[in-house]
Amino acid sequence: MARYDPTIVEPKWRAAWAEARVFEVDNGSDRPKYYALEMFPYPSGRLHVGHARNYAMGDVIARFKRARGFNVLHPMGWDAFGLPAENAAAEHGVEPLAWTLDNIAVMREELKRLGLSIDWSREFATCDPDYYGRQQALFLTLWKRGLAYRKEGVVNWDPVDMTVLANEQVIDGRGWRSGAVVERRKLTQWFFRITDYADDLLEGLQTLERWPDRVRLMQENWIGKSRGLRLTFALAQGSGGEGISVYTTRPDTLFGASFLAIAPEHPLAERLAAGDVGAAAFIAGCRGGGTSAAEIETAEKLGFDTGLNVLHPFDIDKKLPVWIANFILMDYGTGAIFGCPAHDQRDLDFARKYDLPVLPVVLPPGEDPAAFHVKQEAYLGPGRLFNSGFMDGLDIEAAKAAAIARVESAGQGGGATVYRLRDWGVSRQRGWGCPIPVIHCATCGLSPVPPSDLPVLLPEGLDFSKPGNPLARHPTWKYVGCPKCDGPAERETDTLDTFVDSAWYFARFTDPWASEPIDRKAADAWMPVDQYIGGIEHAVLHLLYARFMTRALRDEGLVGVAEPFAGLFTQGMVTHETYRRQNGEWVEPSAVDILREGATRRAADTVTGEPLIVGDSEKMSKSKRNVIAPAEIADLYGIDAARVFMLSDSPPDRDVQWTSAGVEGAWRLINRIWAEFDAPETPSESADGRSDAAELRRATHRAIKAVTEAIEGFRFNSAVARLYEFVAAIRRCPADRPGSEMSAARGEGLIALARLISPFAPHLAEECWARLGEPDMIARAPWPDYDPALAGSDEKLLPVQINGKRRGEVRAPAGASEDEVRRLVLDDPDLGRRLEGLTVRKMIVVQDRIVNLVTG
RNA sequence: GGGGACGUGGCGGAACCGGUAGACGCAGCGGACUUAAAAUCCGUUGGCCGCAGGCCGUGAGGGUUCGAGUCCCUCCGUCCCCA
Repeated sequence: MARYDPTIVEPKWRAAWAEARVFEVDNGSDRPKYYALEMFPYPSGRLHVGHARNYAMGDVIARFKRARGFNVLHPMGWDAFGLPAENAAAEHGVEPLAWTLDNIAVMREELKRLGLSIDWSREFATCDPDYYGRQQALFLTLWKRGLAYRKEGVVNWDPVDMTVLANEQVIDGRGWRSGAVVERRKLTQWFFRITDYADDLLEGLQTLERWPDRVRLMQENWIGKSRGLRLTFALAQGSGGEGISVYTTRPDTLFGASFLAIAPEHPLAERLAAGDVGAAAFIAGCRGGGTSAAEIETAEKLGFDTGLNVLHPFDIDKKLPVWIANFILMDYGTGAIFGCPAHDQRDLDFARKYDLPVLPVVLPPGEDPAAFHVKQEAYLGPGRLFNSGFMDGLDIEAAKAAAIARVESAGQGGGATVYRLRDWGVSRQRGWGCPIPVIHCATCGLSPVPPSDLPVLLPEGLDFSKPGNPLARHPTWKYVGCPKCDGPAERETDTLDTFVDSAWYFARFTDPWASEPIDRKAADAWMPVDQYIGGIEHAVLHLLYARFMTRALRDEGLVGVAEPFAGLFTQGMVTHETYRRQNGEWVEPSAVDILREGATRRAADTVTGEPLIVGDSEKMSKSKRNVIAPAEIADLYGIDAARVFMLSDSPPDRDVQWTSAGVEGAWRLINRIWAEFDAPETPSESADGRSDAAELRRATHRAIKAVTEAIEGFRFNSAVARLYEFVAAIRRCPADRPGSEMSAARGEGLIALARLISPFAPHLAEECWARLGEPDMIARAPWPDYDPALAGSDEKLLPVQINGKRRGEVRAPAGASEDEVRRLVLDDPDLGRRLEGLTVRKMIVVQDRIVNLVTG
């Protein structure tokens, strides 16, 4: 009996797979297609077990579907543009390209070591000119369609990274990467008109049945559709100007309005500031505070009375003062609101502070209109309108409609739909990204780079040592002839947001050799992705951008679907305990000894024995030094053990705590499995305690059923648990002489076992398969079927409850009728004793499950 | 402030439709093998009591039901998203 040595077995089978090209897939096939995709990685240089778990999950699905007869596309590539390469260039003077390609080379080998069933022939990186050149063609297509445009806008400027950040890249007023406090600047930028698709993106969510509800909800909130009223308040005489446009979702509360509030950035506010020192000072004070919406919301509500008044649209005798308020966002709606303090908490806080009237207009059910007052809490609930002229007595929805109708007929505004979603700003002032293929000419304006001149290549030797855009600084790159007048012109020096790179890569994988960006035939053959797997951190941005881009490509006729990802699974992270010295310094796990005294654990430095503080299990990060690389594990236990453990301890959508004890458990399983395949087929000495052949056959078919269903339901942890049980069942049945019933049952069990473990421990499965004498690889073998008669047992043990408490059990044949079970229960002597003196009023029989007796 | 998810042994977790709570793994305890240890194997392990039997038990309290970890309401706690 040979010891199982993964360091020999695993490389052997990876070489065999590559040699036989088992995972390379044809676009044309009679078999049904299945597209399995994990979010492609950024080539940071090192793979950690968090990546490994993500890809292992995708691989389980890919291998399973392949065994089930699908033609499976399972590709891999690299999200290769982005800041870390520039930072490396700035710090170490390496070219971003060289740095990136080196990292890719290292990570490719690490990924291959995971034994993933990937079609490596389709691999590409987004920094390949073959890819980004075609992305430039797509950009020009979007521009032609009016989906890409330039506008001046206030942008979030990161003063450290010297770049523009999207709103979502600003966290608590700071740049997501640099941590620098973000400034507001005006710049002309390229945008994608994602708001054109706001409704389509929202409605499409309904069709994504295999997406997690929470991701759909997050996208819905992000799009933020609201129905309301846009109306213009006329300025009172003497105030001058043309009026103030406001947006509201509560037009029903118009009669409760007691003031108008405008954002500090509102054009009117800026005009006032020019001639009013007080207003200017107030606005400047607002800028001094945080710029994030969260800070604005939680900060104290402050206002400045402009002295202007507007007329109430329904009551010309009523005038409302106009305030500049720090809690109004210029970005949302029109940057102006009317305040109805009785029915909005922020407005109420503001009104109490500045002593403005509070007039309730919605009467809660059962309240007396004469006695109802709003004190410190605004009333947000349902009710009927009062104090509201023509709307009195209506419910809220009817009042909204009535108010909108009245404003429309008066020509002061109308019903409006407003989205929180903004257009996608795609310009980045970076040197390591996809150049925007546009030429600026002083006489002709903007021109697309002619298709024959694509790709616009990044130059070599960019200077990343200074902040700012190295493309703009490059001595020659940007100077070109204008395609229209041939006069001197300049290239656009902005590059595209890397989220553009990842918004269509999945379509490129369907035919990465095509000369067009996307080959329609290949896209039709493979799209949509049947199962997409990645982190929850991409729940909004990446997934929303990819859905937008797919719609844009569909409208251009490049793909046939609107939704890129039919199924989405968001996996949890891999965490690890953290260790630190008394002085607070982090210590890596390999330098820690865990000491046990009974049930208590202590950590100590391996070398010095210094006691260490054991911290919580946290997301692996360099700073906390708790990163585990798959390679370390592969050297000790083999990658199969790591794969089995990563999938076994937690449900896939939850975090899993990496522990050495856990992977050792998986390692024991690997060895126990191999021992069964390696066992000689001779009668064992002792027949004691073994179960019979029929029992083993039932265990086999139960295991096939349970593992199949668990994989289909993404319950990989349960699948592994069932494998542990199945292995234990086989171990209870030692080998018997050839030709015996037991020998046949064992043979059947081992064949099933090898196939069932193949998605989880593919190398071991191949080795076991070969040991069984199978000539072909298990990677090409079909998934086992189960016999339903054997998977269920023919006799059931039914628990019997009396008044809901378990009091005994009866044996009944599977599928026994209610009457049969009834008789068995009443004939049971133990139960009979318990029922003495009691009257059975009711007997509930759930077939094959349970019996409950209700006594009087 | 708004929205959402979750809360089960010493730990990770299982229980798919409301039907035997704690599968499987880890840790622990006992044993076998060994000069010894490691490795391996076998057994055992929710709590309590009067221990061939019971009682309690899925964050707390209430409800629906023959029956609730699962459904409903209130509260507490943790996490996530948005503001």
